[in-house]
Amino acid sequence: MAIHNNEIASALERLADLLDIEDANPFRVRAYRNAARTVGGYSRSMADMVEHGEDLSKLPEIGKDLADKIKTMVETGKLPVLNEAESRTPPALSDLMKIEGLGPKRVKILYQHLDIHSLEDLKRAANKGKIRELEGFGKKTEAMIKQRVERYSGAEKRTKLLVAQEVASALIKYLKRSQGVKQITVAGSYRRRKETVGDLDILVSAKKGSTVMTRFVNYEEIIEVISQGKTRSTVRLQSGLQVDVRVVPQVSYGAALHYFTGAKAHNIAVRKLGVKQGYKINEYGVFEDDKRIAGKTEAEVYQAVGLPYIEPELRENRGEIEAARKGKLPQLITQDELCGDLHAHTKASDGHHSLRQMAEAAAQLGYQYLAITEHSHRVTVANGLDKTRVLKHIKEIDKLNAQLDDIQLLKSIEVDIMEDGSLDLPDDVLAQLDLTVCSVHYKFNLSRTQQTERILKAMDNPHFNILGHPSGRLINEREPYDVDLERLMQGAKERGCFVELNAHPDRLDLTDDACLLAKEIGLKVAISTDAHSTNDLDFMHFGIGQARRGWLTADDVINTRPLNQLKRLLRRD
DNA sequence: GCCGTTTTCGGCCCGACTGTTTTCAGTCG
Repeated sequence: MAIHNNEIASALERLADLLDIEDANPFRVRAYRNAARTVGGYSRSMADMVEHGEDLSKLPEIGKDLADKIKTMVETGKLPVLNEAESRTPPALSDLMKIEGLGPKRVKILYQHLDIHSLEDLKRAANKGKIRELEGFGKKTEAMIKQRVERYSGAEKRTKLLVAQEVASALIKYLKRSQGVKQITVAGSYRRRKETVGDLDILVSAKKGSTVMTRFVNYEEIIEVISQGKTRSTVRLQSGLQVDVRVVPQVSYGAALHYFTGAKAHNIAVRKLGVKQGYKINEYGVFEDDKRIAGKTEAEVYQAVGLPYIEPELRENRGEIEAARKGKLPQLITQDELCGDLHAHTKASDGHHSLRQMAEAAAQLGYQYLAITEHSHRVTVANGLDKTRVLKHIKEIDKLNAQLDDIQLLKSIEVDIMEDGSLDLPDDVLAQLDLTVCSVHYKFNLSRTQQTERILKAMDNPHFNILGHPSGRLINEREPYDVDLERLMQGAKERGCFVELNAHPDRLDLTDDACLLAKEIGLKVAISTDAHSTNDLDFMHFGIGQARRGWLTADDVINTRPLNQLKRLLRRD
């Protein structure tokens, strides 16, 4: 089994932790962390790149040394420097650093003076009151450690964007009632439209920061106030979500928004550009000596370092700064460029509304078309349609279309891809449809090769148009099936097929990296909601956010085309 | 360990908050 990018990234991260505890050169430690971030967030697999003989040292933050180390990991599965570090320093010390408030210095002291090797040791020492006796520690620190080690559950859980949105909008409504508030924005990965968020970063401009903070820390859903200051406070909510609120003066709002939107690596890169030009950039503005020369808007900050405005979804330091410098930023797709939605269910299978209700809801959104894609027979739990019912459904759609003015329903089906690569309906039925969405719902556990061959074979069917939710994952709930996505995308491109970006907030399948990969390959994408009710049609904005993170433009997306153009694109001959 | 439109050596982003301290180190984002 080929090693995954995230395994390489976590090995580098672990190595950085151990070296940090050993008091190694902090810049070397940072170099490992930077490299881990590059590898973890890269759109193509290191294993594939090594196999193709590509030069890894061309990647940002990866030099000759790290390129060799990554190559070794791909080829042997081992990172010798990590093994050496683990023989000098107990590996579990890296786990201790996952406890909030424990960094390398404290972990080292705990290890050297109390012989603490593990989370268990730490818990015991805290309970016995040993930690407060250490120099630099005290009662409060001990209590903090005790509380957090109890609550620590291992895997850090990120919150899905839909849930974050619900929490954020309630909190914003509450904060807006604070006196003197001028602007509020949810920044951080939420603003970058990342599919999950680790915490919420809320930026506020107000006459008096302390008034806002007092109100904030009294929010009823708070279970712990982690820190409280005049300009910044951090709390944890009952839901487990951590929320940071920061207050800045209006004149700094743009600089602060830029700073708190991140991503961190993007900010660092922008700051470095500033330093080169003799500026200091922080959350209060861009400074030349002690004079503020920019910062009221984000555009001003970028302008100061000679760049055009960069959209939040692009700020991940994966080439956007270079692209901006060359004037090659993509014109990111916007929701109003869409002409329709290509994946929706009705009561006929497992949806909640009728054909007419779905059509009217889609017309309300200004769409020209909506594809009706019931499940096929194989998906019995979703009341999938067999041949007879599909033919009947087609007639009903024709009848309704004759009555509709503003919108057309497209005759379609979400047909199952069977284990042998055939489709779950006969060709003569598929031939009568406007398009097909073809999906895998069973047999997730095939080998990578088998799964890839299965789907490629399905694409050989001339009626195959769009590969639905291509990885099958459910965020935080179900891992994707193992498949060679790059090969699938190449195969789709060669055959005149497309891939779906399923906009459902539990799926968001393609990932942002996969969107980048599709774009690189030149494969066009359908952004579809997979709506099971009229309300679900509004999930489209999640898909748009993900597409924008994947650098997609209107041209890269097929459902930006008016109906006649779409039909031409879907023809495979 | 990475990086370079002043550099292949000598830099490496910057500020807020906490707790334990009497002026600051550690941690975090």
